[in-house]
Amino acid sequence: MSPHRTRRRIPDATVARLPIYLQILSAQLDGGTSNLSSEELATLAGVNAAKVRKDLSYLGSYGTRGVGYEVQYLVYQIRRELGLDHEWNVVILGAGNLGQALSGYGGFTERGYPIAGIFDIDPDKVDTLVGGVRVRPLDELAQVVAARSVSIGVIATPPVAAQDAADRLVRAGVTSILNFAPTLVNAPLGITVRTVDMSVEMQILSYHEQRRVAAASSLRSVQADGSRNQTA
Amino acid sequence: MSPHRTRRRIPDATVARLPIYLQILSAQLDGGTSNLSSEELATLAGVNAAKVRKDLSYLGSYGTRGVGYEVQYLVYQIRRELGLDHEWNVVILGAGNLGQALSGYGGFTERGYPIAGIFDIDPDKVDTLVGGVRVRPLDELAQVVAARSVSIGVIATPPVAAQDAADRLVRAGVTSILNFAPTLVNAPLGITVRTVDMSVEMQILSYHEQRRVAAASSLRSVQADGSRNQTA
DNA sequence: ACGTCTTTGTGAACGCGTGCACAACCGTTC
DNA sequence: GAACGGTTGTGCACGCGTTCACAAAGACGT
Ligand SMILES: NC(=O)c1ccc[n+]([C@@H]2O[C@H](COP(=O)([O-])OP(=O)(O)OC[C@H]3O[C@@H](n4cnc5c(N)ncnc54)[C@H](O)[C@@H]3O)[C@@H](O)[C@H]2O)c1
Ligand SMILES: NC(=O)c1ccc[n+]([C@@H]2O[C@H](COP(=O)([O-])OP(=O)(O)OC[C@H]3O[C@@H](n4cnc5c(N)ncnc54)[C@H](O)[C@@H]3O)[C@@H](O)[C@H]2O)c1
Repeated sequence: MSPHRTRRRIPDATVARLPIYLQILSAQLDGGTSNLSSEELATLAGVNAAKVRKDLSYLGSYGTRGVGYEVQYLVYQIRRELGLDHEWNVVILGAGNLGQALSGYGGFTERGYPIAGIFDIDPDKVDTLVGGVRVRPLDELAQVVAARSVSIGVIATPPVAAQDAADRLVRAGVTSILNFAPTLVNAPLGITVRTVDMSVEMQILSYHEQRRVAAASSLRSVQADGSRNQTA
Repeated sequence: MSPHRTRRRIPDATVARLPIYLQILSAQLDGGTSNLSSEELATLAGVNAAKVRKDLSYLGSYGTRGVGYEVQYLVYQIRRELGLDHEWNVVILGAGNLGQALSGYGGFTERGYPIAGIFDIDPDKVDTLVGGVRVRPLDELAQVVAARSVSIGVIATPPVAAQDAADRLVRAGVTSILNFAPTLVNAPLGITVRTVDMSVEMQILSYHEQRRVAAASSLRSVQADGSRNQTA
């Protein structure tokens, strides 16, 4: 019926690791490595080899038994699966400390997420230049989103304005939101929201730190949780 | 034997949610709410009520049946559990875009993580002021860490320098590291490392975005994964 | 052509996290 | 003081993610 066969669902945990594999594989490719075993990739990614194989198996059978995986082909497959076969334009709301850092950061464009625009509600900020880009007023948001087919929006406003920012993004037509404000933002059904709260990360660290002191006598080490952190 | 009874281990998933509860409860306290049920807290945090109760039960039985939880007392208990009953000095390595944004961000000091110093390897950056703080040379790192009992270090250097930065932090005596460079950093046993890679977040978003387009006909919504993100 | 060596792909067991459901319990009212 | 509405704390079942372990399969040498 559909031109593409409906792809099977990839577990969230795997999706979260694919970018890490991709980054390692890209680096290996640049370094001239053309082939890699699950064992080697696992070591580089700091995970279990069986996990690597299972993760990659969700993409299909792209390895060769006795040999390993062809790096270039794997990179292509992961990129395709993550939707990186084309660029995703991004808008940023809030041109403060963080918004400016994000805007001036080359890593996003490099990885296929060019900044289509940065917006601020403050008239004093509007029309100033940050990282070579002009800060735009909010009333240009819908227009930019439509003109450049933006589907990802980043919230870098103060916490109190985060919900307002999210509402504006949704109204403008954005369907995925990356929220850096330490607040829960609500969005209608069908909109994906991810919140990255740096203070939460700090608090998780200090929990372990505090625990380490409390249990100074027991030598048992704290184990790492799922999302790419180690205590080793 | 020990003055404090050894506290039972709290699941990682719960530890990751405690800061969120704390933030909500603090806001409620400021707003004059003195009591809150698990149902209300669950709604505010966007999670299941049973999960809230189970999470809080790891701290002890601090609720009252038929009534709910006393906000002030709960705030105190969560803060204690997260090690927030005293301040944690933090050092930042790398005074670039991100390092400066972090340094100028009041939210960390507010939450009990004052910036004890920001360091850079570039002589041109050293001695400049960012957010009112002087950028220090790396050879002052060990001294600052010792003098101000710093146990948390933040890596905001380019990816290639991240491992070097981690090594310096460890040598200086830091035992917890928050790494913003998109690279795996290795640390000796006993050191906790958390990596926050913003590009990974973007890629997770675009995966869902790409998937949404592919499966335009099926109305099934993508479900959220564990770490505080919604698709609702 | 065949055997050996290496590595994949996956079935199966296990463990952790989530959510339901309910008994235990508190406060309040009559 | 007894009955009642409300909320906690938790036993239990379920599902997802991780890891082990091994058969299947390609590559290579003889
Ligand atoms: N700066 C950091 O390093 C850092 C670290 C962690 C988290 N955060 C979070 O990121 C967010 C931004 O932090 P910051 O330091 O850049 O704050 P900031 O105050 O420097 O900048 C916020 C900007 O958002 C603009 N703004 C306010 N309301 C807006 C709206 N409705 N729409 C669009 N723009 C609006 C303001 O004019 C301001 O320019 C905050 O929620 C903060 O908690 C920042
Ligand atoms: N800027 C962002 O918004 C952003 C977003 C996501 C991720 N990141 C990541 O954060 C890191 C920093 O990004 P940035 O944009 O601030 O980079 P940047 O190039 O602006 O700053 C890096 C700073 O680190 C310093 N440095 C280099 N080697 C060092 C060392 N060994 N010890 C101490 N300092 C050293 C450099 O002199 C420079 O000042 C990078 O790894 C980047 O990938 C940044």
